[in-house]
Amino acid sequence: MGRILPRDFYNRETEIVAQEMLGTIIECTTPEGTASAMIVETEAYIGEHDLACHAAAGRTKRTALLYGPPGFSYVYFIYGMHWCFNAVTRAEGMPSAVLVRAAEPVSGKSLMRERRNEMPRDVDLTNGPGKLCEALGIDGAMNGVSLQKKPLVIREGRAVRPDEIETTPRIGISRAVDWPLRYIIRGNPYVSRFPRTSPGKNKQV
DNA sequence: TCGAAGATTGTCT
DNA sequence: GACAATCTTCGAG
Repeated sequence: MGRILPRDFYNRETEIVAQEMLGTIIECTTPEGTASAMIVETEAYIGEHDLACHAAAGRTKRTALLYGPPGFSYVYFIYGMHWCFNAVTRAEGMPSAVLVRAAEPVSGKSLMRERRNEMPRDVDLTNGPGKLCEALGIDGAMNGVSLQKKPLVIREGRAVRPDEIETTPRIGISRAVDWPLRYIIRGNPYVSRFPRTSPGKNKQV
């Protein structure tokens, strides 16, 4: 098993952290057991000037974590039914985070499948931020916990070469839609959505 | 206290 | 592709 990523890993430019989190292993332990997956898709949310970032609304009860120290989780509930997992980055006072959007199951696959309503295909277990959290068992109880110890840790995984990383605009947001802050492992079948290839349209399919 | 919007997903056409 | 399900958060009244 790879070593746990140190606190300093997260205390850097959010775009760098987002790219280097590709290929790392997120591992979540609950009373039901442990499940882990290799991260293949991330997005950077980089502060109050980033209108798609929750911190654009300023410091509130909800966003207080983003202003805290790096290396902690930021888990929020969206659309009344899904959890999204982020890793808080940068030094204190810089409200930014990396959203983990998709991963490739590594261990605890049967547990993930059970949580995910017996989805037959592996790719449907973790190819989206809400699915990923459901499969790994991440919920509000994991909000604000350290990523250096159980129940939630991120470990070194496989090395990802720079030419394997593809950069695209972020998904599912309505502001700052053109900012190229989404990073995926090129060609990995577990990413949530593939970049559009046909020119002309500005919408993801 | 109320209303609107949201870093999504699954199902139907 | 389009849309409903569902509820927390936040700002306005």
